[in-house]
Amino acid sequence: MALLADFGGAVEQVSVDEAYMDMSHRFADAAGNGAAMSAALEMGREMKLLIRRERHLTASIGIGSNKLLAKIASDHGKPDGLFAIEDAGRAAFLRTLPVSAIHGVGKVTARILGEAGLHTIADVQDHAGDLRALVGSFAGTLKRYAFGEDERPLEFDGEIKSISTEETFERDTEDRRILVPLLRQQAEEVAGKLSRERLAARTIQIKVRYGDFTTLTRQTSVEEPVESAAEIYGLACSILRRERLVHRPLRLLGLGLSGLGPPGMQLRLDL
DNA sequence: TCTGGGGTCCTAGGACCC
DNA sequence: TCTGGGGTCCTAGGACCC
Repeated sequence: MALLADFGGAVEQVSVDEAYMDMSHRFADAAGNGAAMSAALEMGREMKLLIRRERHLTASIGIGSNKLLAKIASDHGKPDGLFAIEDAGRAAFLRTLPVSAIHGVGKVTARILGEAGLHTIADVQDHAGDLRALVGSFAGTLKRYAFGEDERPLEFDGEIKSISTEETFERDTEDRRILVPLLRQQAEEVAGKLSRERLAARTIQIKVRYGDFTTLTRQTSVEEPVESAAEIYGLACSILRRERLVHRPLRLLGLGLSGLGPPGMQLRLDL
């Protein structure tokens, strides 16, 4: 990320090792789409060289006129790739790809589309029927994505919506001498992140998974946002007791916080 | 692949209010 | 009251992403 910053574009960091960069200002004066593309490819080569020289790592770079196309281009070149999708030919280029190449189409959606006879992006482009019956509110977006249209802006340091931690045991256990210390530790962990982010939480969630992979979540919301590990631990314990979740050995125990907001907003009535 | 961990977003039902 | 309609909040589960 530090190396990318030197290229002078806006950077949206997606994960530890992935980012979108808006470099459109760099190529605004390039005459025509073809010139802009070759300039962008040249910059991509520079980025890869720099990353290899400074970090001894390969990287895949995808170039396109929006996030969807850049991502597909990047996937297309993996590993160690550099690939650009020309804007003029985007809809035609996408036709050959499977529906699963589209961001947001995972295993389940791909299966649903496949059962309706839609296997490639071309199938989605050409489909005359209503996609809402298949994919609900994703229909409009899916149709636009299939033609390479994507208006999503880059997003920068968005606010945190939830904080959680979980742990899978090597052996399923209902031993309180294992579960209690772990839950305390997890409460410390999420409380630590909460305080580093200067937040408090109104909702505490417990997650358990049993040996048969059955996974349950139970949450509780409180009026006064909590901040401390002790408060979080106490609420987590009351959920576990209330719901009798530890009636058989656990494969996993997790603790999460949501309903995040500014801390220390308790009304002081002790005038 | 007998299945890790940290997130976001969506859906659906129910409680509750006006 | 054998009940309309719209809205908000809470809860649980699941799809998806990296």
